[in-house]
Amino acid sequence: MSGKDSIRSQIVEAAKKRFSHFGYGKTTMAEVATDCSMSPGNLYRFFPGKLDIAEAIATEDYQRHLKELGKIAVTPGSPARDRLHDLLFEELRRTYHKLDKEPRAYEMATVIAHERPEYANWMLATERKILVELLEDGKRRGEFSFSDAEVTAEMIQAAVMKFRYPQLWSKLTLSKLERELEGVLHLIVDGLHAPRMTERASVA
Amino acid sequence: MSGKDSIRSQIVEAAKKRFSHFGYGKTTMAEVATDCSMSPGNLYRFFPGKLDIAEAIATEDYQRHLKELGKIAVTPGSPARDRLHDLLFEELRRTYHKLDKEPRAYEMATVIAHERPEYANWMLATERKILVELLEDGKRRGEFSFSDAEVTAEMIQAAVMKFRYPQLWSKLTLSKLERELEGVLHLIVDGLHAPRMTERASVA
DNA sequence: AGATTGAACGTTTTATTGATTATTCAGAAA
DNA sequence: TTTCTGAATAATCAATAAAACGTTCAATCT
Repeated sequence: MSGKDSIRSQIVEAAKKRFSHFGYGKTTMAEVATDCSMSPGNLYRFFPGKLDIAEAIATEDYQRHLKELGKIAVTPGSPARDRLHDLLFEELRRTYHKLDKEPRAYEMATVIAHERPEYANWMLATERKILVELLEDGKRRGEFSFSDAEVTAEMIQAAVMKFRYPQLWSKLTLSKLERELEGVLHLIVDGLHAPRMTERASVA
Repeated sequence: MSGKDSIRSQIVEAAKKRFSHFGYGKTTMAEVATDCSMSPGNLYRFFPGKLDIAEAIATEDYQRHLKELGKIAVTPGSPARDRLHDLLFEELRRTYHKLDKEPRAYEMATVIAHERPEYANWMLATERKILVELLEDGKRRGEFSFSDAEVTAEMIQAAVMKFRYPQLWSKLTLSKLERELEGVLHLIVDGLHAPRMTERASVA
């Protein structure tokens, strides 16, 4: 089956070049097929449709991102708070730069989000697993306190929604976004509540 | 000048009916003028353009909302936390119902947001003033602790962005959104940190 | 004078048409 | 048999022309 897989990735490579060069809409299945020295009809033995090729490209890229997030989440010796910080910043910066540097990425993100609403949910759920691990480790270390890690992770994701697709929501610069994320993170971790024990102790 | 003002509001009323009935795009200036028994050209003595009539309608509605928020923010005897809760829920519910019950409201919101990006910023800034008051009162009462109320208000607004135009971001039901907002509020107020003095004391 | 009109102007929307495109599938090639 | 092709199809897109629209302003009315 390695033959099939290699053809599949040949198609993905050809489509990636076309999509990032001319855009998703301006690329035809016939062109991708020609690049792979095959007929358009044959593409459908490897992908159900054009959109699925785009999804495969996005997913390939996303796997790299996930690996990075996973690495950050388990950095040994680092406080859970710092790891949460780095995780959220990695998320923000990756998306920002992706959309900033690759003008065609925006179109692809829009098309997939529009035609495959579940895809975004799948990404959220996947990242939530990493977040849950991180939260539970933080709890074990006595840094965090909450009752349900899954629910807490959902709430953190809701609170940082603005930083997930930064360019879709606002026209803020990266540094302004980073300042805001820093502030939201601070809120999330420390809360608005009156001073806590540790601080009180250090003041006294 | 009361004559001019009453004509102005006559125009707003006529446009409101048309916009909510047929939509902003399908309503012509000529129609609004006819409803007011005047010529199209005459509308421009009262409004710079069509979009400004839409803005006037939106602002009129928004003033009522602001008044409600202001009332909630200063409810006497109520803990600041509860008032913050009610404030954010009022915000969510108003927008949700507005877009849910008035199919044409979505179009108007979209058009204004697109052609007048500053308008959304103005609303945010206006509401932030109320939020700052509430936060500072909470600090005075010893409920909240933070260094800069303005910045903290900005951060809260960033964290609840998802609930500001609920239907634009997701297809969640109102009750699911409410549950999420409840969770985010809890995060914001209490944080992820280890148990605080008061809780520790009550446990001991 | 100031207030109002409505025809005129340039732009935007709509309708229509023709061309392109994604996808399918009967059959050819391997 | 399994793999692949490419013409056929139905859906989408692009181009165009016509109609409608927002806005302006010289002329008219009060």
